[in-house]
Amino acid sequence: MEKSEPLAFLDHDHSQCRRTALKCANNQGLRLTKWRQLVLDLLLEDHRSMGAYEILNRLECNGVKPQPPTAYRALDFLVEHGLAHRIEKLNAYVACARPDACQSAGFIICKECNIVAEVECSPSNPELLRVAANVGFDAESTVMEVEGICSNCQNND
Amino acid sequence: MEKSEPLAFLDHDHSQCRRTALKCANNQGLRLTKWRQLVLDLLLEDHRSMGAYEILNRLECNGVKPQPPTAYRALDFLVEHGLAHRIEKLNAYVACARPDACQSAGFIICKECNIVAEVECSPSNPELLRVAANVGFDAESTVMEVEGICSNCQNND
DNA sequence: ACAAATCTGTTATAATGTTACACTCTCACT
DNA sequence: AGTGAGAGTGTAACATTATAACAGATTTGT
Repeated sequence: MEKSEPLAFLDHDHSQCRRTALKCANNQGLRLTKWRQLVLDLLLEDHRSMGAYEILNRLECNGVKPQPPTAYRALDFLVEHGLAHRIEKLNAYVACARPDACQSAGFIICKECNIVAEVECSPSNPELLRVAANVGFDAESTVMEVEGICSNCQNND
Repeated sequence: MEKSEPLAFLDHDHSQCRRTALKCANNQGLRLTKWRQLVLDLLLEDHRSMGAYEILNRLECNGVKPQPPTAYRALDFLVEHGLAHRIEKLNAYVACARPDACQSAGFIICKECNIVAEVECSPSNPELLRVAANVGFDAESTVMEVEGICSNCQNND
């Protein structure tokens, strides 16, 4: 498994992705409460992105369907602790593909199948950061997203 | 005026920005209808980003307050023709700062003052694009946004 | 065992964005 | 000038995404 392979678009052993992520979550001393665990499980099913309400509709615990804040709280927690990422372009979420090695991530988004591949790469565009630094801008977070059609969906037309 | 100066964060003659943008809009043979013109005027007031509903609330023509689709239609048109950009991180819009020379833009977003500086730079992060190309991904659009605090707002704390 | 901090349940509401359809206007062509 | 196609507008309703506020329950550290 190479550093910057967009696994999501390649054949791979996805159960391995899940295991790594879950192990990582458990080793960080985080409080993985009921809802957080359930949301993480949903996101880890595959590399598709899910909207908060799609998650909400699939959340259910002992027959109880939670309200929006429940999903958003769990998502905020997972994002904050690096177990998930928010995809701004889609207003949606994906499980972090490399929680063990996630420094700075860019995303490759297929708008046909909703699969999102995460790529470890240098933070932002170098020119952009340089220009920002030049005017004394204090950069806190970066969005790097590329949207298009994955190889698989190109062939399905 | 240098190619990649983040004018928005520098002292500059903003009326020049407006003139360039308006001239550019008029020279492209576009149909700049009433609402499109009004929305463009609002966005060109400065380099702050504006949400669709903020725009909507300030739109008004002969005492008529339009409905949401009016704002979104005008914004879609302006974005499609390169006169404005959507900022994904904010769900908001800015006037294009260089409609005469806008190939591929990144954005530097101050979360204090909402000023958004546009920087002409190579499309996306090179590593990200390379990885995408490697798996036959057909990239159509790119989001490059850096959020933080501008120099001016750092000093105002 | 207790207090503080964190998490949850719940109601309500805000903010953002879209669909659908009827009507009007503009432009190119005869 | 008339006219038909395409583009733009007005309007109502609705869909989606996200947050505020507050009370109650649970966990944690001491």
